[in-house]
Amino acid sequence: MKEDLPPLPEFDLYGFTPYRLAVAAKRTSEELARLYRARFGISIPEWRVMVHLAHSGKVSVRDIETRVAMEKYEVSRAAKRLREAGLIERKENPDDRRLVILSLTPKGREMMAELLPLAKAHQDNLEKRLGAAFRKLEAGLEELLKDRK
Amino acid sequence: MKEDLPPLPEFDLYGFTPYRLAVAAKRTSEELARLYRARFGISIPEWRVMVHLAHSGKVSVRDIETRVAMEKYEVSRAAKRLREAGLIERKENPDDRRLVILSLTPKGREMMAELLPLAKAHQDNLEKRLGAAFRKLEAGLEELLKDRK
DNA sequence: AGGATTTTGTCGCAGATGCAACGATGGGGC
DNA sequence: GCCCCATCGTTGCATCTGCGACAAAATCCT
Repeated sequence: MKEDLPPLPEFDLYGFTPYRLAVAAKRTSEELARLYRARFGISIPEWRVMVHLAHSGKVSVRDIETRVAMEKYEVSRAAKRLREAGLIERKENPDDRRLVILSLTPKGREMMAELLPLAKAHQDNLEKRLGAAFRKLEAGLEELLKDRK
Repeated sequence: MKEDLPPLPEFDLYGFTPYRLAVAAKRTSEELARLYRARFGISIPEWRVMVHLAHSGKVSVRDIETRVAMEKYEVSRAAKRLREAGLIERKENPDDRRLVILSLTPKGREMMAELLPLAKAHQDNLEKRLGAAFRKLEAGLEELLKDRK
């Protein structure tokens, strides 16, 4: 004797694009992240900050926040940990004393000199593994990421 | 007087596929997640468990773990919160008393009856917005997600 | 049978995260 | 100049997360 319940709509998580993207993101990030966590003791937010600093020289928390898809408190805390690890340094901006100027230390540059080639290799590997599907994926991501803030 | 530092390899985070996937995943998940968090007070892990239960009826933590890309402790804790919210119930499996049997309560079914159409709408919206790029994205994700465990 | 091993689910702990509030500074309006 | 509001960065708090350890139950092995 079973209560007769109204049927739920069919819905398969496997076909749900946000879910697929989340799994794909986790899978592709994790291999490299495990590597640099073990090798250098940094996390993904810290990695992002380091990449941005390697690329852009001296910037403020605000600069990073807007360009690296992180909230400002994430950047702030990542920067704090990186400072404690001696990988970046922080100065005050004399033109606007609200702003900070973050930059890599020599130690941080050394680390990135070792890490960036590994990241490139990871990217190449991904492209090779996906073959023709890689271009399609990127075309889709391009469209998805283009507008919207 | 500046120290001459060896140049770092060029590396642009925007072109790094794991990063692009992470941003895309966050962006597409967030809109819906904000909605169901505000409306029903559940998080993304809880949402995943609920979807799986709506789809599969009565299952164990183990079943969910393997199919929903979550670690078992995530499932366990999500289930605990959902139980406390009265959305799912847990029974012991008499055939194997290590296993639990999770299933939706009537209240949980009601919630999903309301939530699943919203998720479908979100998916439709995404497909419409991406247009032709949607197929490409999915083709790429298909290749990326297919093997590898 | 019975001791070792595996499987299942939970939990303690340390650290990370999200949110909102805060202090400090700068800019704009008058 | 002075007051009000916006911006920048940090932090307190509650919660969430990841890892490893754990107890209970089942299975394996001899």
